[in-house]
Amino acid sequence: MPLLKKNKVNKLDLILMEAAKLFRQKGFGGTSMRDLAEQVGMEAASLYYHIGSKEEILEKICFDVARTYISHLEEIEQTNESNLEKLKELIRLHVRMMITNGSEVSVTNHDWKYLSDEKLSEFKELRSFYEKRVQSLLDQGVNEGEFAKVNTTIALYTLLSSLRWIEHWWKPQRGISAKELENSIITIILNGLENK
Amino acid sequence: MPLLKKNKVNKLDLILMEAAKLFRQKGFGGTSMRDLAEQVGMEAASLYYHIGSKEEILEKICFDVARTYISHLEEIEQTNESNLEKLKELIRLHVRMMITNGSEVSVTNHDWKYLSDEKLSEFKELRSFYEKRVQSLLDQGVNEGEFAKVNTTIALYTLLSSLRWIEHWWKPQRGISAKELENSIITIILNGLENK
DNA sequence: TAATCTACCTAACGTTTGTTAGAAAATAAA
DNA sequence: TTTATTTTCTAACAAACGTTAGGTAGATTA
Repeated sequence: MPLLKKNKVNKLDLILMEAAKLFRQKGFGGTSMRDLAEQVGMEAASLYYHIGSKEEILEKICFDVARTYISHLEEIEQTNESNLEKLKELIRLHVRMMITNGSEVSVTNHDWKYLSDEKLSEFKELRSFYEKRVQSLLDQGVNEGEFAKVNTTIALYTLLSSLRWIEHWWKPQRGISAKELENSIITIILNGLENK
Repeated sequence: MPLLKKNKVNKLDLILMEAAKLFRQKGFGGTSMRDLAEQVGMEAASLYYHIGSKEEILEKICFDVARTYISHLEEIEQTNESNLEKLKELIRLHVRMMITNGSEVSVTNHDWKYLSDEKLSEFKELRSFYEKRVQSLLDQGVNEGEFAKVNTTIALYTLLSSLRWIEHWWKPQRGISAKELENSIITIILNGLENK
């Protein structure tokens, strides 16, 4: 019984994994169930033993990623570190998410607009929840003098956006470790590009 | 004759404009020719009097945007300003492009993967051409001591990526001018978030 | 006025799409 | 070995897709 369930879960996970890879490559709209079936090694109709619909796959991917980000953010919030240290940890979180779950993150960032109306608004809520908490981290940092006096809305989106290229760029072959990447990015974001 | 031609061009422009809006909203794969036709105010088949195919619309949008970025970059390169000033001007370029051509830029950034193989590689070449020139701007700035000693590949993508949220966020109603936005972003990118 | 051209229409085409029904094969339980 | 269960298959569906063919109304030109 436990083995059975595990087996079932594994096939589903495989489907979700291959779907994420394909969606990232060709987009949700550009990927057919037959494409996905071929990648997984079964017929298109057989996929429906494991999943309910194509959109359900997208939902699972998007909400999994969203929830993972949020739960890690909450961990960071609950530490006793300074706001500066929390921000660094947040940057590390984003870098690592993109390195270890690149396809899923990429799909979440780009194909969420294909969610159905209901799920779409649910997703947007999660995202705005996340953004609000990050912004309040920035607000606190500014108020306590750790961060420069900036417009925290603009800083929020500049920050989050600045981390999103990694999903397209990072490959193991480039020979740059997560640690190096994190540190370089942290330096750039905290110190800026100008030489002073 | 001139009026005629102008009239024709205008309808084509309208189609491209409405297509960009729809693609941005629902994605290239999520937008049908019938959707577009309705938005433009004609039947789907009638669109083909003005355009050759759905993909041709996407091509026109993507390559127009790409070429606009490149030609403006070349203008910036040819000035006699410092590298720092050139970088600022580049940031202003990106902000303004997203404010004045938000839909087109958004589509170019997200739906280029729906281009056909041939056009896809052509597009990637343009993009990498652009990135190389921006990186060499950063390289020069670092060498001449204007910019901090950073990994310019990482800086390049962090920079370009950090500007991309504007396409999703900026609306006239928010009551923030292009100028304000440019200045805030320039400050954040050049000085960093940390208070020193 | 007749002829031409522009810009749209209706109708339909062949494909591809996501998905369902039901049979068959593989695996596990008795 | 028989029975039950899980997993995949083949076949097919209706709907939606991008696109083509051919016709038509209105404007422009001769």
